[in-house]
Amino acid sequence: MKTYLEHARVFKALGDPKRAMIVDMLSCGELCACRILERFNISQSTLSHHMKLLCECGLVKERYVGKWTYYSLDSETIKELKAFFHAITSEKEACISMVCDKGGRK
Amino acid sequence: MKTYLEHARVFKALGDPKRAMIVDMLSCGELCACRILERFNISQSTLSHHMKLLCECGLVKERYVGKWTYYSLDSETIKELKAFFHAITSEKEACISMVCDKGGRK
DNA sequence: ACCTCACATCTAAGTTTTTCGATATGATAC
DNA sequence: GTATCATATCGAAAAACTTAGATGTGAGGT
Repeated sequence: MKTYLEHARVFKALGDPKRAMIVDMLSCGELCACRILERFNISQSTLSHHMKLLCECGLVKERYVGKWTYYSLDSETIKELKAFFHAITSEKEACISMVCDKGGRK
Repeated sequence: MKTYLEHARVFKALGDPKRAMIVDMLSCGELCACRILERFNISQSTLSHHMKLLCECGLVKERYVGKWTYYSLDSETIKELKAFFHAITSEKEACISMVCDKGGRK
């Protein structure tokens, strides 16, 4: 079971529109950095940095073939994030009702 | 249909572990700021700032009752974010296969 | 009216993120 | 080996984020 911090890191990675778009692109299948770079108005070093972030949070996997680095989505992390998001946003039964000013003020 | 930017904003809001925890707390039902503040080691102004972010991205709704501000999750935004996340992470059929070095180098 | 409570806003410091250009690395081509 | 290509890393500047203390605001209590 991952911590809030670990899951939040994935959310943070998706919090950049360009990275969200990269994830979208990768959902079509594995891509090398060069193909991703073609679609964006960013420098190569910036893309490399974004890819590093996406990999470090577990959302993306990398694979080295010759000169190229191929990136693809990590379905396990995606599944976990979906589960986490569902867990923190769906109504829970076991919760204590926490009414403000409970107990009154004397 | 919302833009990448708008959805990314929600992800960014969830990218802070404390805000993710606040969302988790709110999934148990509406809470006033005072009750949320009790659970965290942060100043009142900091919490107020986080709540503003959560409201601005649409994830949380606010309601004013007397001295108190009550916060609750906005299920519509949650639904939309789930749909967006699913859309950008599930395999698509209509994608063009983009193989690196396509066309060769002569 | 005056005080207090709950919360928002302002200001400012410290930290992190984003981005690029320059440089490094490692693989393939010649 | 040398050149080139794809990508990573370094270094630095600018922008954005996080946080707390001080102050403002508006509702209620006395």
